[in-house]
Amino acid sequence: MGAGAADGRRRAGNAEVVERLRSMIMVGEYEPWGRLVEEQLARSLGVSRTPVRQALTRLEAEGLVEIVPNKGAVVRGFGMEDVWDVYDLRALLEGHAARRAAGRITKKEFERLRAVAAEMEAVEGRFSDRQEETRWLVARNQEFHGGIVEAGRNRRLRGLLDRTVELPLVFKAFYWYTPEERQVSNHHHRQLLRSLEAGDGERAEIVMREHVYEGRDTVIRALEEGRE
Amino acid sequence: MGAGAADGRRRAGNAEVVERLRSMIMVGEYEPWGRLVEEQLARSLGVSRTPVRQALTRLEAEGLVEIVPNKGAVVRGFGMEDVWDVYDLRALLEGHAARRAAGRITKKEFERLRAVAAEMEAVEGRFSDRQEETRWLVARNQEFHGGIVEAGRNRRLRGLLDRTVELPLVFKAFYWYTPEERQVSNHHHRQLLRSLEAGDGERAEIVMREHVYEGRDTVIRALEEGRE
DNA sequence: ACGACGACTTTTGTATACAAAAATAATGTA
DNA sequence: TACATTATTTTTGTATACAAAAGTCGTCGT
Repeated sequence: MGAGAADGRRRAGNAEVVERLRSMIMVGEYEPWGRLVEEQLARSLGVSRTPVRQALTRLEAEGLVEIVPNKGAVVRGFGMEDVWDVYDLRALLEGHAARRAAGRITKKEFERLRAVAAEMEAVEGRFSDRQEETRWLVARNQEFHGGIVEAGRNRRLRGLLDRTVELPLVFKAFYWYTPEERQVSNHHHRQLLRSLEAGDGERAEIVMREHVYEGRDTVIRALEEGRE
Repeated sequence: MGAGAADGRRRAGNAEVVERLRSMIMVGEYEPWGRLVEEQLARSLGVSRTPVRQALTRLEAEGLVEIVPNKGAVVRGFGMEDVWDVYDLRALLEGHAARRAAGRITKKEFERLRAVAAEMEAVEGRFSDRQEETRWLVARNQEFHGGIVEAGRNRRLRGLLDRTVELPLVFKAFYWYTPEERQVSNHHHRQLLRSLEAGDGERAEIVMREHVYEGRDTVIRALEEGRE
């Protein structure tokens, strides 16, 4: 099932409205700080304003949009400051998760992580469309990192990270990764797997923090160079 | 101002609906896992279902309620597992904030923290109503901890913590604090102030983590002993 | 030309109406 | 009586209607 354009026939349920809006914002379909007019969104999604408003409040809580009372919702943009803040927290939270995961991950979970990491390494020449490839990579990456968080056995941590990982940023990062930067990222994934397999929580945390900081630096380079 | 019955006259704005619902849930006015029927809430708040639904989505994002599609919202309850998870994260996040704050806090911010801590120590015999006193203490405590987070200069951290600090838990903790437990808490606050004043981030983090863990243990004791 | 004021348009916020789903009560059957 | 099945009621989800606020544009006066 394609997540493409609105087919006009189907009535989207509330959960789907949230999903579609999130995806559109994530891939940059709406400009940062651009206004999100409720009726426009409603029409383009084939629903009334009611579920749209709900979705917007939801997305505000997730940090993807900003709502000013009596003025409306805008796509949340970000500057350098935000990049530093977000990655500071990701390093903290994901590092913590990795440390906890080391002693708790099951064989099955570990094998899944290894498989995902392997798939990511074998992405070369799998897609023709760059944007599609990026979306796939981001999804896999989320599965990898989410799997580690899951293995960390703190049920609250997952939700917290979902609200911290700035999807547009991550998308941008993956979109602009150079082959070298990808290699570094994959290398970190392998290191992470080794640490987890050895049950070395301390090292897992260190590697994870390094991994996150690498991602941050990629984003910063991309922003500074103005890559497109 | 009492948060008692609806006065029937005033029309509450959306922000106020969220506020009032949050407060009611925080002080345990609604049973954990108890259903929150939209029309009931709407009537008791003197508004229609529309703003109530919005408020519920908001509170779900904050983690205070849980919404199951087509079934409705319930007050999110918590068990022992949740207590461990939540305080694990609070220790991590607030410890991090404290470390960062040490090198960044301004004189003015610091003095405010000191004043708040002093007020908390002088609470004895200030209130006649226990619940009111608790509410006041929780508010002060939030100001103290929030101030440290603020001084940590990571704009995302505040929002994250708001979603991590389980208000009903904190309320319970303060409600059941014994005089000894209060003393310990105040002592930690003083230690924290000293560390911040000295610019010793490492020690601030250690003290903060200890402080959070003390709070956790209080809650656990309260739950196990079934204090009321 | 520039800025203040006011009519008009757009957009948000809330209430209400109705459809769909779930929960509950009632009925029939073994 | 116990259980399955079917009405009935309750509750949620969505659409629409209207009121309030914000934004826009044109006019007028200096």
